[in-house]
Amino acid sequence: MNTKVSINEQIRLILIENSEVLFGTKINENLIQFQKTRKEVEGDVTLVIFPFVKALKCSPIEAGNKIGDFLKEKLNSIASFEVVSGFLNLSINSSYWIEQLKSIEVDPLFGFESPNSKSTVMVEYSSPNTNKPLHLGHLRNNFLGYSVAEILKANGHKVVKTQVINDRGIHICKSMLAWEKFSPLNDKGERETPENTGLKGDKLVGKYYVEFDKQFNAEAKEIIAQWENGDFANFPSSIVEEFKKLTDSKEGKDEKAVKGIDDKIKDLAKNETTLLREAKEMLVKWEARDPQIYLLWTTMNNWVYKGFDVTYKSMGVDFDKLYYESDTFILGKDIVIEGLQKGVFFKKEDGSVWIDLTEDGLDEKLLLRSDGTTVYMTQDIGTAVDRYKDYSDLSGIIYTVGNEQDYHFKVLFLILKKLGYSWADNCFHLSYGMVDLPSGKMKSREGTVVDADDLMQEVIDKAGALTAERGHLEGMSKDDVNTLCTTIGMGGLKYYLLKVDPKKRMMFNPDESIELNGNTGPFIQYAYARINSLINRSGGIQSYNSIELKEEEREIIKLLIDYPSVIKEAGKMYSPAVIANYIFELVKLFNQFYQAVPILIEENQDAKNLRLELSKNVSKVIKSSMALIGVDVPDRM
RNA sequence: GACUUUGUAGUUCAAUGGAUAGAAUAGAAGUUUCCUAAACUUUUGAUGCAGGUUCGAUUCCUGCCAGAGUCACCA
Repeated sequence: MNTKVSINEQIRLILIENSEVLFGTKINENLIQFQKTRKEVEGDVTLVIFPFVKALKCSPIEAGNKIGDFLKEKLNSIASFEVVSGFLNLSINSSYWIEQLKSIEVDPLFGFESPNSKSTVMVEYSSPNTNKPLHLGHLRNNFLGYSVAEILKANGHKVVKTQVINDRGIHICKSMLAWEKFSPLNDKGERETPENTGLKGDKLVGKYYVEFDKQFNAEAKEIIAQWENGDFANFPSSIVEEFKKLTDSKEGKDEKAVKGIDDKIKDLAKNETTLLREAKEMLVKWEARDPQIYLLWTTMNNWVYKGFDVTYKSMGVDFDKLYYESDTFILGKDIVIEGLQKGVFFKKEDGSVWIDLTEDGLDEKLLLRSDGTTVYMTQDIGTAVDRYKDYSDLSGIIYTVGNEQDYHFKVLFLILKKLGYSWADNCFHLSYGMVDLPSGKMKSREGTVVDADDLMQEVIDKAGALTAERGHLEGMSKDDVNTLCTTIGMGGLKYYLLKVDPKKRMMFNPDESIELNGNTGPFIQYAYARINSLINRSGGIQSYNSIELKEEEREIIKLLIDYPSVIKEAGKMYSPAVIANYIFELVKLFNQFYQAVPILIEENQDAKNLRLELSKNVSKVIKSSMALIGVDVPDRM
């Protein structure tokens, strides 16, 4: 028997080879559809009969019986079959399944394509701003990106993990300005630094970004108050007119509309603040490489990077290559200017550069401001081109970025295409949904942002408390306890965030983040630890003769041999959730088996060894698949 | 308002167009003389509404209702 070719594949080949005998005509391969055999019915493999009914010109039952008889004749691993409505359920011999188990046992990379056998793919994830600490949303992003990279590797791709660091732009200038203006001086005359405050660098810079926002809003409020009092000195007449127009339009509108207009007035006032003007001036100076500004910028960014490094380490993610927007924006600008000459872009009267995408059903999009500075889009164009320069063999870039930027990427890829880059078609936006809290959306203004460092520490502490409660920490060294709690806590958190379809918006309930029961990371880790203990106690697995399999054993083997196709599916869908759901199903099935079937005390040595080997391979697949979602498994817990 | 997207048990999630829509959790009732009870068993409970395509629709199409996102010289 050929164990390399699955039973489904064998059936498929027989049906195709014999289609003229069986159906009187060549059949389309797509008609051959398998599906999972339902628990209630007898059988291991199910072939859908409906598609063949037309060709055979008989009832689904008759068709099923005809195909079943034919297959049984050809394949001796088919023990029997049964036709239920339009489904042909085939029962396969135990020996076939045991052969399958043995082939898993001897394959150290079971389920994986051979490494680097496929094209090179770049996966971008994380890509934070350098003015705010990482939060819960970044956790989903990082875990997702890392996991997709691992899944693609398992599919044989060479993967370059990357991120682009948004280290420039008006937002950076905001925190720089706020630090210069508002940081208190200590007795040595120094402003606040990570060293003299003990604050993590990203947290310190984040503090000043918030401070900017606060002062900025206060100033805008003052301006509005002035306007409302009829004080329009020092303001250009166009602004004054706009304000009056907006104020008048509030008349007779409902509450919601008035709020919208008030927001517009606020934006108007914000543009008139000294703070924003200063920030803008700073950006212009920065782009002109003003040495003083550059030094400040370097210093503060380094604080942030140090802070981020700590967070990435806790997350267990890493990168092969970093891109900095401060490096790529110039290239982006050059490309835009080149595109302007080629007529891809156009210039408005005030000197700003745009692209007209109205023919493609999109809007006009800004690429260079009237003061000549670049925007987000310009930088992204530069970064993409830079990447293809660095990696000429790249077959695609996957951008792991939230779905709020769906439009941005649609525009970006279209612009790249219009600029004549053929690889633009291979860029893919891995768009994921936002993470909601039970209280609703995370809002920094309302202080409902869940900080990444805090959350990770929290789940680790909680894992420690729960493990200690069960008395499972006895006799362990302090280091081992720390490692175990981190494994469990982070495993719970990662699994929680990755088990949901990435595309969907999800709910994060902090109280449930480290549940131990049900569809959770620790539930799976526990099963792994239990198998590990079982194997250790067994004293080794001997070879065994083929026996008649129990239902539980057969089901597990069937699920185990699905693993390679699960990895393929996860790769195709860019979805760690496919992996997570598979592991959970496998573990649930194993737990049922473990509960119902004796192993170490089994007297029949063939049965005992088979069960041990089965368990061992379940643990092998658990470890391998958990690694694909970035989760470690403990030997004991 | 336009465009995009999502609506499945009380709650959080599943379901390449396929059989009686699966789990988890919460609720109810059980299992420890045997390998880790962080386990297992039993049980209650759902496809937003109205049409259409199909042998067959949670899935595809249309309309409506509800939520979310985007529509910046922010990133």
